[in-house]
Amino acid sequence: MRKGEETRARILDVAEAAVLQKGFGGTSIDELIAETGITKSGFFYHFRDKNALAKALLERYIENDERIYDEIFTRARELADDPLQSFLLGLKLLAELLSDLPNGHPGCLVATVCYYERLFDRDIQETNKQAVLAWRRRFRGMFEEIMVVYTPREPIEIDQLADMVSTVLEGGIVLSKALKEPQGLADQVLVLRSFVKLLFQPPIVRQ
Amino acid sequence: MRKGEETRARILDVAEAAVLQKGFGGTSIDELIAETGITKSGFFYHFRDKNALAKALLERYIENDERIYDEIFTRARELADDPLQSFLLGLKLLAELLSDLPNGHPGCLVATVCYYERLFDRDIQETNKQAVLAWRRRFRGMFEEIMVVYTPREPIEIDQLADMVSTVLEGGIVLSKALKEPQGLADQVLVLRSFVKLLFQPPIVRQ
DNA sequence: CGAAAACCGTACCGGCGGTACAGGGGATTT
DNA sequence: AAATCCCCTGTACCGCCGGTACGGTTTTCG
Repeated sequence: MRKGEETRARILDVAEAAVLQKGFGGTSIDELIAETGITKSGFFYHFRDKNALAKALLERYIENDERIYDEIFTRARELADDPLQSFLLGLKLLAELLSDLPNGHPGCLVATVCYYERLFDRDIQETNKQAVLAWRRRFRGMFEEIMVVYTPREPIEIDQLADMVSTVLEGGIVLSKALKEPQGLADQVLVLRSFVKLLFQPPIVRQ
Repeated sequence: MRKGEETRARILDVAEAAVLQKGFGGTSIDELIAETGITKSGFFYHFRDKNALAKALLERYIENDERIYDEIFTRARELADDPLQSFLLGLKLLAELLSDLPNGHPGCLVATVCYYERLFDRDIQETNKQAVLAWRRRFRGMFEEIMVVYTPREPIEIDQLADMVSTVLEGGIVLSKALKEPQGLADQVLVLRSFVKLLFQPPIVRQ
């Protein structure tokens, strides 16, 4: 029981790295079993087919992703009472975390999956959709708290504002990967931070 | 001579749609030749291998992409004299164009390529990088013009601000694809528009 | 008309996803 | 101590796919 879980986790580790660099189609099972030191039969003992691997991979990724966000924004909540300050601090903590990744962000599996729609069954696509909706709910909740205290200086749909956080993260990953500038992602998060700050903070009255 | 170009273009059309839905690894040559009504020999007459197809695909995509941006922002420049108003109008035109796509944005090949790095040679990756840098230069130029007239209300790096446009587009594509909400992309562009408006427009009349 | 361009047909190779099935070792239960 | 279950290994095989090789044929254009 314990041993099986461990092997399974090792396969997922190897697969995740490979998939994020070459896509699902570009990742061969032979390659995965070679790197994990397992046989083909062993692989198919853990995963019925490549689709099952993809699903397990995605679910594990999402779980881990949620855990990280929980940690960061819980910590930010502890450090600041005001919901806006807390959110802005959370973005700063997130930017720091992203900035500290040695080789830059490895890539987001949610993005990978959405660029492979025809290859996977509805189940996986639905899991992917739910992940994005979970992000929306998370950030929507934060913006709702902010809006109790602050009034946005531009009319804005709260769901669209919440999605903006995910958008910047996904887009930032693409840009920093394409440019091979690992720092780019953190920078974009900080630009978003400036925008949110501007949106809610009352302007300095000039005279 | 004329006929060859036409067939080549047809292959690229079919390949682009397939690649954006299934990735390069998930797109088979057999499938492409079946849909274009060509033979395998015919295919390899036009493209040495799959890598050559990828390169041609990417280059054509980038070219077309640039053309669209040229059109939109040239038109915006004609309709508004002020650089800020012109840029904001451009984003609105862009959002309208994205909104009018019947099945939503089909996906960005630049993003696809950057999620497949290990599968392609340096040549393609460099082409991809240059495309993103071209976007940066384009939008940087616009923000420079804006900054001649307006002062940003938050300290911000101009390159990072320029990249924000690409970030929102790439991220918006990912989100709208994952959620299967075609409208999402245009919405995100409009949120960005609000942010840029806030960043440059003085809230209080200067005296 | 002739030559080059634009294909077609066929045969073949190795790699990959996936299946089938038989068996084995080690830990746990009875 | 025996039985059982989990976690694999080994082998053989299938069909699809990317790619090569190469000879032949049609189409196009000067």
